[in-house]
Amino acid sequence: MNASRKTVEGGTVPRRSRCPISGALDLLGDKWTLLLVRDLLLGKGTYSEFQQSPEGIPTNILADRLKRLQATGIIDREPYQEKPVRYRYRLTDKGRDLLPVINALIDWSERHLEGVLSRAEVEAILAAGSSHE
Amino acid sequence: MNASRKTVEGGTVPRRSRCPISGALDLLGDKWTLLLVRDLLLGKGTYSEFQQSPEGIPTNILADRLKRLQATGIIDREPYQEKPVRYRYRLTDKGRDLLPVINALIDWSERHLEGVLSRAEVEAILAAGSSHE
DNA sequence: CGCTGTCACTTGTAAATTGCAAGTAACTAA
DNA sequence: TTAGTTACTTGCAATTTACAAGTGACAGCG
Repeated sequence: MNASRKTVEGGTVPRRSRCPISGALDLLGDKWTLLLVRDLLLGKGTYSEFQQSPEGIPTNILADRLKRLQATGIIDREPYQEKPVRYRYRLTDKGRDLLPVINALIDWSERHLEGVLSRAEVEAILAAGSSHE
Repeated sequence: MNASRKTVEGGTVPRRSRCPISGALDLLGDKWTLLLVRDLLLGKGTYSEFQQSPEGIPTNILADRLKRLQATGIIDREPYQEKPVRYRYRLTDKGRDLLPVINALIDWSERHLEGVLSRAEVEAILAAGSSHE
């Protein structure tokens, strides 16, 4: 990991084209980012809560994605405790507006993939994961 | 590159969990797959047509994604010419049902990203299908 | 016939990213 | 004092990506 660009200002990720789909995928197009958005939509917010989700995100990927999501304005964070300072991450309006994308993915999966859980079951599992179990 | 061994039968990609979002991302969660779905929705179908899209997909990635999309039943192909046999790829019902996902991504991008083209402009560029911007 | 060009790929390789394990800093509770 | 928790960082092997080049089958031209 190199030292450049650790600050969280410039939400400037290189865009492959001016196509809106391409632009969205430049920010969201990997297997973990939208899973974090899911967790946030379902009420998770801390680093360890994200870690406890059933997919088991590696911690370095988690740290990287949280930085990228902040850099692109999809999430922000607030300290929920001092000494030591700990942050709670939360969706911005921009992030919350991804709900229709998430819903479209759920609809598609329920129609076309076998063995996926219903919305209610997912919420139950994630809720169980976020209270300490 | 190792032995890919990807015949087009068993659409069994390893799933990280039974969550529908996770399941969808196991199939679609990268920066190229949904771009191919976009191209197919807009009428493209051959290998070289996909190559000409403005994002410039590497050819080995393109070949790999076409195989994976077939393996998971999102696209199929039919020969459009013999001698030499050439295939046209097309969306299955499963693939066509990704339209709401694509539309949700476009809506989000138009609302939250700067400098993205309108749907009409995208269609024009993809139809022309020539230069890399 | 030989030459050029196109289409649909495959192969080689360097660079980047991922996944896994382990380590660290700053506390809190026992 | 020791153990545990939280939120990370670091190191490194393995996988994936990007880029360039090459291949096989043909079609068209002179």
